[in-house]
Amino acid sequence: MITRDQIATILEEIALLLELKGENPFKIRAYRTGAEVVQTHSEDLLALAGEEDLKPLEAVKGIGSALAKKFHELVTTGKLAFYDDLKAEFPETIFELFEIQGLGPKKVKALYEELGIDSAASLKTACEKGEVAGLSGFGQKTEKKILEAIAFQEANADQFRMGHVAPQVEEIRDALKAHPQTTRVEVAGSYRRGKETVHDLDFLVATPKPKEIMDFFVSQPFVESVINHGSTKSSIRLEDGLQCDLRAVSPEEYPCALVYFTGSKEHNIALRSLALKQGYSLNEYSLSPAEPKSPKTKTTSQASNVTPKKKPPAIHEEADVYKALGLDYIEPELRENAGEIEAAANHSLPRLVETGNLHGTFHNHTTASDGQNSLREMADAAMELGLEYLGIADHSKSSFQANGLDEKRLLKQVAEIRKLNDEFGKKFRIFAGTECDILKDGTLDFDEATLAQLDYSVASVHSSFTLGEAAMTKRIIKAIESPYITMLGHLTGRLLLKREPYAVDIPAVIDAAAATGTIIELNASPWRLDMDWRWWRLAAEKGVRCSINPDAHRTAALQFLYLGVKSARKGWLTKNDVINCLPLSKIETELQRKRASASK
DNA sequence: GCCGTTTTCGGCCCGACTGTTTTCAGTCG
Repeated sequence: MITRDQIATILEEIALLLELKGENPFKIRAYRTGAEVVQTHSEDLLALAGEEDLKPLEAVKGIGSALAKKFHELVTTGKLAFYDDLKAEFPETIFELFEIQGLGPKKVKALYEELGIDSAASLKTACEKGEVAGLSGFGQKTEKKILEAIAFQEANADQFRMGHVAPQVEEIRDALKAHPQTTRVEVAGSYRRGKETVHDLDFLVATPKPKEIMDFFVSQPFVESVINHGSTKSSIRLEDGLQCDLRAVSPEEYPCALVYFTGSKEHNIALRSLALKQGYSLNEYSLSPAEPKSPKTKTTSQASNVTPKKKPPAIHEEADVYKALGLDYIEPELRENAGEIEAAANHSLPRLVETGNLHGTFHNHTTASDGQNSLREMADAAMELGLEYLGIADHSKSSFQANGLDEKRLLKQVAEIRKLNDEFGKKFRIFAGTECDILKDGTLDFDEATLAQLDYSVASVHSSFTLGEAAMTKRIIKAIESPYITMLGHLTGRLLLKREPYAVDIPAVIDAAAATGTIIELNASPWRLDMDWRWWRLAAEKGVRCSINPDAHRTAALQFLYLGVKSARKGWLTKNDVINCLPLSKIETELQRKRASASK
């Protein structure tokens, strides 16, 4: 049975191929709209498409008679002749060219028709030979930019975004857990540590029958190919190229193995040297008495510091490993050898924020701009997640591409929100806001009189990414100096594995946020996770508060909050650092704090 | 290809930026 996502992918590919053929851009847009609709429409479109009478399907906005017929063909036969014919006209690898930043349909078409370039590899070769610069419409700079974009892609080729592998992690973990011979299962490695991107997945199981688990693992339906198949260790590749390693250990070995395979490498090295100082040897299987050093190596000062061999305490859990070394339990997200071991030794580790601490969230979109669900649908979804409040922040008028709201439409939305809030009573609240564009010179897309009518506002950069660092920093700081800008959205504009962050002096922005009382967003979109976790300790030290925001453009995307929480934890944040851990009864005062103090 | 009609064809989202041009096409948000 074909899925919604598969149909959407087919429609997207049709759109790309039609662009290559120079088709009517509005026809192309219709296919893209169709892809959106099939993914997000609340009715069961696949069921409607299976019917003989397609009238109900055609009644759906964005679907006309042509698309309805194609859906019907896909659902009933699993194929689409129109798509197959179209695809047959071009090599499969042509899609790679669309992934390269700076290349759109026109340039891809020229490259394909003039030079026969049909893959990223052949494009790279042509650029290196200087052939591309000679094409009409291309030049030296374009050629250089293409090479840079290809290099960026190559550098990230084996990397995957945490948020995008999460469903696969769940599937694999569930499959392993369901096996009767596994007593414990966990995903380890950088995924468990909450890294924003990972290059593979490491699973660990405790089992008395490792061989049986290995045979089971390599024969699962999610396996695209088997890389290694041993008796305690196997590696497979998933369809999207992601490598997954599985290690099987005995239940006794499991706690030490989990520490070892969670890493980081630097954290493990520090742990092992700490163990050695205490007379233990720590490896991937056990914590054991350290063997006395041989006379040859005894001359080093470190070896002479080793205390006599002693019997380690019993280890049942991962926490016991840390306890045996005189440490508090260190959460996986903190294991980067960035001071966590010292903090664990003197009992000063932070109590990290948890998803369950969140009472609400800000920065979400609706159909008013480029979101796919209505105000009410977004509110209902937030309530289902157990949240008490939801901040709406649709795009402002300068974001034309996102159907940004002008003052009139914004105030109309505010009125709608107030009306819905009357209906919700005390149990739930929508906060009316905006994602206000920061224009090139740092001025805001709305004047303060307009912003003052909102409950809060997020300021974000969506244009002129190529300003130099000094100008960009000045621009952002100017924007957040407005008393009506409650929080700063996606600080660096990065798109993980796709677009580098723009140049900006992050410590200077953090200082300005501290000085002005501006909250900084941790944008929890799987593409962004921006501001990066590496900066949050500094921000928190300076007294800057964080808001974990999913930047949801559809109800399902509210779930991305958990990614933001993982990143916040990796940045050592506690619930006191995160404003959306405040209950509804207290959040409003917090939103008003900045403008209230400015008016004093 | 969809929509909405002044019911059967015309309109469909705008502007900045870049690099190529020598007045603008292509890409991006």
